[in-house]
Amino acid sequence: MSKLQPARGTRDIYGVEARNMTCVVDTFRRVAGTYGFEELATPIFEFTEVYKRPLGEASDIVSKEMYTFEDRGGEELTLRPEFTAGVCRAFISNGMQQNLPCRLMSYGPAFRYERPQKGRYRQFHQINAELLGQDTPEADIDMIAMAWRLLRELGLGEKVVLHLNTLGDKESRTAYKEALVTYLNKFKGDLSEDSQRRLESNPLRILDSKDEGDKKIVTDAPKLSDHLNETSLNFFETVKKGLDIVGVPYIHDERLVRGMDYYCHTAFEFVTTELGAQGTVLGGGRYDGLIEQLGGPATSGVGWAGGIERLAMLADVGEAPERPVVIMPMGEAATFKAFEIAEMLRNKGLTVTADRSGNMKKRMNRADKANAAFAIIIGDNELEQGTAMLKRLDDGTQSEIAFADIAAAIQFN
RNA sequence: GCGGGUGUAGCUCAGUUGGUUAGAGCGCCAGAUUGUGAUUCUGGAUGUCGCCGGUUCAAAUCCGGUCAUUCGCCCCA
Repeated sequence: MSKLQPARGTRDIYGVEARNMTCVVDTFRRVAGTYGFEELATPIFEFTEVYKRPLGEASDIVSKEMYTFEDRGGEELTLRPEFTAGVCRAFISNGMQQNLPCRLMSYGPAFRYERPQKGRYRQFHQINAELLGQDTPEADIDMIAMAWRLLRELGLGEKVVLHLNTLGDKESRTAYKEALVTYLNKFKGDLSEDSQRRLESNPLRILDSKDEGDKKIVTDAPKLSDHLNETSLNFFETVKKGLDIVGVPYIHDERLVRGMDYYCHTAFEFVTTELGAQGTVLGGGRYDGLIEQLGGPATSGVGWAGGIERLAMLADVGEAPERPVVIMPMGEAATFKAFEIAEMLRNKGLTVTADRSGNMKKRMNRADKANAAFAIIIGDNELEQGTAMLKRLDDGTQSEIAFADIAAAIQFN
């Protein structure tokens, strides 16, 4: 291995992987576009406060995973660990509440200081969609329907399962938290170390614990669904009804909670079993208090983020690049003629490259490797007669064609 | 942050109880064919055996550390 390695948890993306990832983004932009979403590109770093406040001081992301630094001007900055907070900040900064509801799509890199694993990197890439200013469950349905459409278009309809839950509104969640902590405190000594810590910081997370002992205790724990007030219940019922009508299959997963503090009501994750420990491929939910918390006008929001690497690994749908036409000028005069012809062919939308070095054998060899469909050979003979040799590489046939007729003679089968 | 696996050519991997000049396939380069590829034939180069140190007459091989990667925990997309 070379000494020039990329930093831990980062990597170079090229070839099929790059194509697959681009395809995920393209599909996302197209699908989100059909739901009326418009692009928003926020900065890759923000004042640390933007992430610290909404995510919660106790969250793993803030407490140990952010890339935070002081710049030369002494500002406390953080590389974005996720999209939602930055999008909400942009919403406030630009006065977007003037025009609700606001449908915003973003994509790009995000950064978390985590232990790298397959499908988990320190620099990773997300697609992100947020719908702001619509507090009714219909918005949640739209968002999930959009995610489902995207996943199906990526060919993942069979590989992914929607886990759906509700966290209830604030009143329900507070009541439930109280009941849960009271129950769990009875078993405090038997809980895993992690869960004992969570009892203080984020008790809902204990429901999600993979520790066998915890699982047993959790089995008889009070259920969130028994503590939902009528508003929360109706909200959730409407979401489920909507999903049924749109045709999105789901399972109600009572143990599904979210890592970020700002979520309420709907929480969901599309999960796969094909990526080892990194099962979640796309996840999100509702976050009605977030914008207000950031200092903006009270505005509700629903959103989700998808992991581009994870989606790309599952989907493997990147299109092969267009087959090029390769021009091979065999002398100085022909070299300049080749520019002319190349531009002419590009005007017709063809992919054209020129190979100006090496003998013909080498050039043919390279053309073959580039999966070229045609080679255009221009030498002194041809130049004199105003023609080029057009060779179809799939079957080896070739013929002399007048310069003006080349574009018409190139037919892909 | 914790625990396990792995690290040999550009890629995928062999390499015996430590033993002399470290191998294969693919790919790459050259020639057979000076203006014609993908097939075939012939020839060639693959290299700090991840890195640093230790044990030993002798280390790709054993030991320690370190870096990277991978799997699990944790967390999440």
